[in-house]
Amino acid sequence: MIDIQFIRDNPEAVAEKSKQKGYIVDVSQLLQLDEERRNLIPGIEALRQQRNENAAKVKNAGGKPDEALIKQGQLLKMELSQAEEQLGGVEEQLDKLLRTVPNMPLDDVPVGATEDENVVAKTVGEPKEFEFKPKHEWELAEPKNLIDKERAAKIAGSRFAYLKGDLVKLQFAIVQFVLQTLGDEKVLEKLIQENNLNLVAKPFTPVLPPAMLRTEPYVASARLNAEEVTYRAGQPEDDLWLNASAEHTLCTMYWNEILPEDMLPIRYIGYSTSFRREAGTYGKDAEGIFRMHQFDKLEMEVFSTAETGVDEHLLLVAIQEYLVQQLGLPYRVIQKCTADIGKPNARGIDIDCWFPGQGKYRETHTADYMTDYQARDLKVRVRRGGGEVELVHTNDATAFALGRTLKAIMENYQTHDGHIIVPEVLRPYMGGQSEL
RNA sequence: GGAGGAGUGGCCGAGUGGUUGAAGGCGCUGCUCUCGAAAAGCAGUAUAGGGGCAACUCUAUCGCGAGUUCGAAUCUCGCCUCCUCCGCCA
Repeated sequence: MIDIQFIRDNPEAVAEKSKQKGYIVDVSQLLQLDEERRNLIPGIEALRQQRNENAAKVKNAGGKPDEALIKQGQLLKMELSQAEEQLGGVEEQLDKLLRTVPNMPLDDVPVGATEDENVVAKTVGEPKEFEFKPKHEWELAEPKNLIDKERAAKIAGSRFAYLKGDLVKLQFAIVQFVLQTLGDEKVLEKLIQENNLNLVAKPFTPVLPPAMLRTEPYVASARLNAEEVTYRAGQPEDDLWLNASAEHTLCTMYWNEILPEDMLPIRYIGYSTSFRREAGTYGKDAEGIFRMHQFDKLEMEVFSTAETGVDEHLLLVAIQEYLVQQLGLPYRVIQKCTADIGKPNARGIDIDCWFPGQGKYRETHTADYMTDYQARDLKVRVRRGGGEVELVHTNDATAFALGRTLKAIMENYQTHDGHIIVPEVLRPYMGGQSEL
């Protein structure tokens, strides 16, 4: 949620920047409701004060009840409940409207109306020239019996798969490699220095989070999207959703808490199976394992102070690039435009890896910087040294979405006779195995 | 799933209808004392919202929500969480 004070101070900018992100916000109605609310509050508080004083008088009147005072109290109670009902209505409308306001994009976010206006910030590595027609991952998997979508469809429907054999070992090798890398202060220090960031090299703590969460924290995280993305878990009365990313159970971890400043930055590397409805994507990426209802993902999440929020974001992008480079995958870095960064984001970066089967760069990573937008509703705060309480800044970023990463490795490392070379850095985690 | 018990400030803990936003203790901060420290003493020490240039002031919050009452931490109902016992279970 955005700061109402910011809207009061910058009504035009809020309308304009919301529009840039594709959100039409009725700022004047919002401010009018805000004013109504603030006009109603003093009256209610005065009534409450009278009620409290009246009750005190009844008590001090001694043993026998004073009928006049009790009558007065009953009257005040009625007046108060009417006024509170009115305020409640206004606050409900205001809250609803306030939630339609997206986070404001940072100044360097390109303005654009669709994802076509995203900007390629840089391209790293050259797509490998194959002396044969490179295959898709499903073609490579078939003879080796690494992916079984047909039986998965029989059991769970479309967009599910059984991953098997060496592919599974490869996935867990990636997991080990990432945990090792993000736990290594030397790697972080190097990336911090190379990018001139003003940060400490505190390593990431691995986390296995719950894969489900309740409605209330999910809504507060600004990530619940019941129409297109989020699966309900169990029956409605269970009030549980399947997380669509470990980010959703990580960013909500400190819901309603005030953290001591020395805890920050908190850097987590979470591993979780993620579930997505993929509504409205019928037929899109129907083949292979690129777009699934269920996939495993390593996700970075950082809680920081406001001052270091941007640098933490830049560090996460640097880590993403480092990880992709270590796997030897050609990629490009996309600076997402205002239309594509998402409602709670102030800035968003995608990394697209090269997929030889399609001959295209496709999205494998994303990095989101939410400033205090997400923390405001989640009420995740930090008590600074001087005692002031402030909202934290939140950042999340993909380390590896395993399905897409496996696909990228398979396609980029394929040989003419249909084998797959294991990237050098992963071999130690596969008992030295060099080929699938 | 069944039966019972409990949830109070950073922590422990008192409090079953009336200056209790909350005793007492611990912790923390400042001051006094000291060459310094400890000890001791004094003072302060929640969050959110409204008003005020400010000092300050008002309102709300005792797991969450609703209700009863002139008045609720305290009574009633629903929910959540934790603990104990039984059952089931990786």
